[in-house]
Amino acid sequence: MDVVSPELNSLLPDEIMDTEDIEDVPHSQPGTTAVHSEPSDDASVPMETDTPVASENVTLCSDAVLTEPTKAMTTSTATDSMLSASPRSPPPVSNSSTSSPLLTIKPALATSTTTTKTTDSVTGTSVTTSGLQKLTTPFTISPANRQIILNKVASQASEAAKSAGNPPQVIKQDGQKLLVTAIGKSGQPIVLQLPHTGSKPGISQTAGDTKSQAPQFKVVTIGGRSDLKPVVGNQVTTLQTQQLKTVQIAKKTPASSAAPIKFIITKTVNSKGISAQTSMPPVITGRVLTQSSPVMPPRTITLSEPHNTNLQSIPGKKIAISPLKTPSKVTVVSVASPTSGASQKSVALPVNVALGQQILTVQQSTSVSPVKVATSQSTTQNIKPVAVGGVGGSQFKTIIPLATQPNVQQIQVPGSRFHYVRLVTATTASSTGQPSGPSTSSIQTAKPMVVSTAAVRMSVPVVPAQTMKQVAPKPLTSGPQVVTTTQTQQRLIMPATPLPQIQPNFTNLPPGTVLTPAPGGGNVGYAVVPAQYVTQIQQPPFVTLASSSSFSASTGIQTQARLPLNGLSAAETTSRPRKPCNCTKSQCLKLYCDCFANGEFCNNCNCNNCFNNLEHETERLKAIKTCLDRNPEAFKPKIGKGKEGESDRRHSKGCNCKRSGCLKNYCECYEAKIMCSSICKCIGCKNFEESPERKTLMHLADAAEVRVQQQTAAKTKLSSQISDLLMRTTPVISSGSGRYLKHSSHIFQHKIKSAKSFFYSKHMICTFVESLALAKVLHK
DNA sequence: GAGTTTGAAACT
DNA sequence: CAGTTTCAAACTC
Repeated sequence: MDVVSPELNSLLPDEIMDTEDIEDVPHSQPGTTAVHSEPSDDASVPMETDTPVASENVTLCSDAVLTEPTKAMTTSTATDSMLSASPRSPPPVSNSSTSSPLLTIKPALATSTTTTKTTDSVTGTSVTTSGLQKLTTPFTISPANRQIILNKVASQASEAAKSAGNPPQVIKQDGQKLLVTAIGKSGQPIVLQLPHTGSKPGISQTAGDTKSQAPQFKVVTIGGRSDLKPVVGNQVTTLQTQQLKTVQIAKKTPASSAAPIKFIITKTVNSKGISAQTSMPPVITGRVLTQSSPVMPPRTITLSEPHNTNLQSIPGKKIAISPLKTPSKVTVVSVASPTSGASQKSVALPVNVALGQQILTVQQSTSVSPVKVATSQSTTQNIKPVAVGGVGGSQFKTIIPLATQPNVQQIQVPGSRFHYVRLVTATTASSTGQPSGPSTSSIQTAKPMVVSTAAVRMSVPVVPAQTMKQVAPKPLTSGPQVVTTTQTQQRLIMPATPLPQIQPNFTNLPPGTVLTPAPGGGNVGYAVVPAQYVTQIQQPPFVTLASSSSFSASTGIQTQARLPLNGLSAAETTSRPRKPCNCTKSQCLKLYCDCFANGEFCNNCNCNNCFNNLEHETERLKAIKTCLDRNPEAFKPKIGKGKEGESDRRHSKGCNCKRSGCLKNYCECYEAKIMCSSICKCIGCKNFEESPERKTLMHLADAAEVRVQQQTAAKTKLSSQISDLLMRTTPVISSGSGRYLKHSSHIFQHKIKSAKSFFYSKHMICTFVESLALAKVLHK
């Protein structure tokens, strides 16, 4: 049984919630995310664009459907008509709502036939639930904090909230958080704390809706929890159970135009309490982007949670957290590990999560049903939750796969200003996922979770391609979206109880920290892996991270991290692979080791007694913790990124050089090609803008670089020309019978040889042409 | 490639 | 926090 430690779970909200850093994300490193690399120049790209968001629509395809139309929306009480809604049928859509957030949870459970829609007459909040549990008391709307509690025993949550002085029964007009607590077991409440769109319908999310009204989706917890903690202010307490699924979606809008929105979904599943096994393919993607547009279109977040009774439980789950350039927060996604025996229900819950600066992408494959996850952002007025698997699929146009990952695709909806990302989890060979277009079969087999965030500057699948690869299930067929597997490659990221002594402080984990199961540990051990590690792991396509303990460094999965380090862009780091370390005594578990310090596994290094690999996960985990204890910023880039560009890059701590004059690579500032700043404690620093020494050095360096480039180009040209010349002359020489020809060929070859050596003398490049001419003459 | 220099990291 | 030691990279020969 995989149990998420309470401590960890409790830590999540705080870490995830921080939206302070989100605004800077778009500026920090656009290239790091797949979103940025979108081929289209369409300015309508949701994540990065200024698409105005007037309202937000959140659709969760799960056991329940929650719809919170704007206040302007037509309010209606629970209707029976909704009860018959098919799980695959489009969730209640409120197109009229343009200014208020709409939260829709679409029932994804095939077996679920009960749908209940409830509308808050006061706030216009409509909640429709359709769940396998057939919620007789689908939910409770708490006006006080805008919580929608979906549960038979919603009162529990209410009481819990009340106990904390935050009565859930009252919808708080100012509520900015969304707390969804899924039913992990009977008695477990689902609480949705809906973001408040403002007292005035139609103007929410507009420019006028600024910080004060910024709705923030904090936590959505689905799963068993008896001790639901109330949501206080922006703080949402994550629930903990024996199995936890946590999906966090952070959305933040610029203060100028829209209130920051954070959306965090935490799903806790108690395998014991519920008969159906729930496996979650956590897909964490996206980074919160700042929205500059004054007008905000409706934000739609659709979370589809596939349920299939026929599905087999997936033993392994792996969650990869994709770090962003300057990720400062660590998001932990916990995935319940279904027991191998019971597999009544497999829940594929790919969720795109935008966390402050980190993106978690987890995708889980099911053995039987393909899971399509599309992250889309609806356009504006039409809050059509993009149904996965063809509900809205007909509109989808596959633009480009997020990466080489065949299971991840970017989807562009014609006319839509948003980009969609579809994540398809593994399916059996018989199941063929349709990349686009309405596919009823896909819906039947898989219940997609779609997270649509229009106007919410949420960079959707920000997960790097490598990440996606790793997370993606291993495709067994050539079909891009056809994946055959009986196991999920995703592993539990959070150790239940093991390694409590080294339970890391998740607030200080390295950027993009990922918890991965320790090799050989099965479900017992989990490793805290910095994002870079994850990236490395994810490098090889189709790496199987099944529940088996085969996940080891020996698989050759370690590759050079492509994450931005020390202020360098991903492209820079990619183009310039990290140098192999030569550690001998540190075991590569101290910051002496650049690999370790950069959050990378040692790969192709010259180190001795290296522990910086998955085979020594425990030691490495301890080392990470030690480093973090010593310096919480240990794994953060030392070179902060300037707001205006590289010119503002500077060392976070400053150097302490004494002898190098800060003009040698001993100096970290100089090495990073930045000037020393006031925070440096260097002595005799010459690494400042006006320094003549520095300028001279730079000029020399530039000149040397130019020379090297020229020589390289010349060598290349020479080689090709020589080869070409030999190709042309050899037949003649070989065929020649006269002494003169033979002699000439000998001379010729000698001349060629001389020419080559002559050329390689660095100052005689131009003479090569002469040599060639001479060679031709000799040949004649 | 061996030895030296250097400064960050680690330690006290 | 300061001083010292350790360490590995940078540098020199």
